Amino acid sequence: MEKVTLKDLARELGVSTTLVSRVLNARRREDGSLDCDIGKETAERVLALAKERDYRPSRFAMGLRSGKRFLLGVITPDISNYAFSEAGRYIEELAHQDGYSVMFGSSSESETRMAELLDVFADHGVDGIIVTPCMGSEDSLTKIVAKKIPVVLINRDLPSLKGVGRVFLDNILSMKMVVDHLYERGYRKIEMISENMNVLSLRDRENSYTETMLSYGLTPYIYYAESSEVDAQVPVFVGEAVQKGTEALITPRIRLSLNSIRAILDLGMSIPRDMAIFCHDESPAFTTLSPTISYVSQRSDQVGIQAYQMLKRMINGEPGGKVLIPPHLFFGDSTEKK
Amino acid sequence: MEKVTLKDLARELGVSTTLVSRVLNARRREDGSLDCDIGKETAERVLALAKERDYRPSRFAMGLRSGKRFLLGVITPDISNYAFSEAGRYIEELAHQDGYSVMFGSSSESETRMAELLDVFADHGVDGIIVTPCMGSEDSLTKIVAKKIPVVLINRDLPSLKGVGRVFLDNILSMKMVVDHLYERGYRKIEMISENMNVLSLRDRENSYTETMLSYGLTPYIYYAESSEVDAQVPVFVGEAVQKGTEALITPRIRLSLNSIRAILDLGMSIPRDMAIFCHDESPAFTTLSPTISYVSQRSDQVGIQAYQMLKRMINGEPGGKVLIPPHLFFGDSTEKK
DNA sequence: CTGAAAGCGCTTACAG
DNA sequence: CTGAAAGCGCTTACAG
Repeated sequence: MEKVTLKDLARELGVSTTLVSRVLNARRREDGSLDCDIGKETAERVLALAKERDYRPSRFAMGLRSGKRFLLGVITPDISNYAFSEAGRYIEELAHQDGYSVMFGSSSESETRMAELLDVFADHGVDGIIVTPCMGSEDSLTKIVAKKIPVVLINRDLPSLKGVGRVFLDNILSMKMVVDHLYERGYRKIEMISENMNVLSLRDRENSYTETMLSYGLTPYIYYAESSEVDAQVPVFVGEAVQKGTEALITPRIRLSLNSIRAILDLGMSIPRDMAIFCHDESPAFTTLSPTISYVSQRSDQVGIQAYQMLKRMINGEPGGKVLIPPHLFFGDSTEKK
Repeated sequence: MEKVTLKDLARELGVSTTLVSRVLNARRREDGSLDCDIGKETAERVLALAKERDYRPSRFAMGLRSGKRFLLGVITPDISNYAFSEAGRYIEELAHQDGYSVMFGSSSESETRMAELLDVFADHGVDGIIVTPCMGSEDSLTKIVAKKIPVVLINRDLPSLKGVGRVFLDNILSMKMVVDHLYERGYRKIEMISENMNVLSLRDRENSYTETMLSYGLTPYIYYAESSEVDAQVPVFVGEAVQKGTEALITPRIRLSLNSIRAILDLGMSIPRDMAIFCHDESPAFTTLSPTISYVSQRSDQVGIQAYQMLKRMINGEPGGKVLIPPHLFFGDSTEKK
């Protein structure tokens, strides 16, 4: 089963490759006729043979000649992380409908890796890139923007970057809503367990927590784990919080959340009676196991959809913009009324 | 910042594009010298300028001319499913190290979608494909194999397919181990909640459950939910099982597992006192929340790694084989001794 | 309404 | 040790 080329079709039909190419690239008009100046009968013969031979144009040749690649790149810190893979799934879904294929890459929060992936994607001639940036990736992203490849940032911002689109959850609002909720339920001693990671979305969540606490006249307190030591340090912090009589914990990232819940239960304490907890970012099991856990949804579906649509607009020459997705909270057992 | 081409470099150096291409494609020998017949000095000048100009060869032109695409395709039912995205992550990681990029697609268990994705990936000239097949995708996969594109099946088998590689968890052994474990812990009335889905891995798990039960002289019983009605039917089955005095449930897929756990808790019953449960496939929260849930790991990391290595061998002309990954079980609270 | 020809950016016999 | 030329499979002015 040899690969069929344009030339094969042309030869077999006794016409030029030009003609075949034009027929195959013609769009159907509303009335069903072809939008090109080729004789109707000839055109039909071309179409019929292409179908019969299962002709599939080479994307390489197309891309090389016309610059149209029909290829998108998506880079996240880790595709096996639910929030990222869910966004990826929506992006892939929409892209496929428009005839785009999508290449995925995981940066593992490494700027070196990020730079490599961006280079490789650019080499492949992607028409656009959707990326969750990591620390220090300003330069490599600037290089991509300079190559006129449209870029949409998701999940986290890199404020100094110019000429890119942005789609984020509204992290300031989400954390305010969390504190509001805990306050309404009667909690006052509310602490946060965060981590030392220079990522703006995390900073936003911390700052919003602090400001909302202050607005209620409460005292904010944040524990900072080293990113490499999260598993070991979180239980220690939870222990300290218990000692201090803390009533509720807020955890602004999924890994901190899972560790904190485990630590509370390992201490033989009950959620929420001994310690309430509100998690930022969701896990599929939060609504399934017992107790159910209150969380802020990442709304990855919306992030994916909006990012794709923005990228598509940018590919069509429109400028990028900024979209803030309104947060959705799930209120579970873990923050029941005190 | 215009894209730099081979021709640009050649012109600037006053040499032919042939020469530049040869230098750039030469491998370093152990002693550090270049494996080509170009004058050392000239070669160094080429290398230096390529670096200075940040020359990046066009993958399109390379692929078109030489047939080397450095592109892999991965298709799973749903990249946002943890087991699939984790395997994907390992594949991408290894592929990246070898200079391959990887395109992802979700079939959503639809054979139409699968066929489209396979066609598009083939159009893009992927060097190989790793795929979790869905029902009825024999024909479209056969087409790919006929095009001499290496294919590795993961997670599920399509036994009639010839000439492909295979990497699966040993589903027969895993389910035997589950029943063994429950038996040792004193459980006798053990039922399974499965679903009507024509997927061989699921059939294997069901059959292995049945046979192992019979080998102990116990009576197997399997509830079958319609795939489209899982969320609604599982709670009904759980209710029936409780009525019948069933002691332990086995759930052979993650969605059945989460639904079953939820249903047991919603009935106000306690795990494992009122009902034990052993789940096939893992969720990150199974070891975190309380009670911890016994599960069979999908070992997606191993699946991804082995599949990639097999694909690579096949790309190098070796035949595909079959790898069965030995199962790992986690024993949690949910199957504590009766 | 149709076709000859150039060209996208590379690689690869072939020749010297 | 180096280069002129063909060609991968398409698209696109240009000409008729």
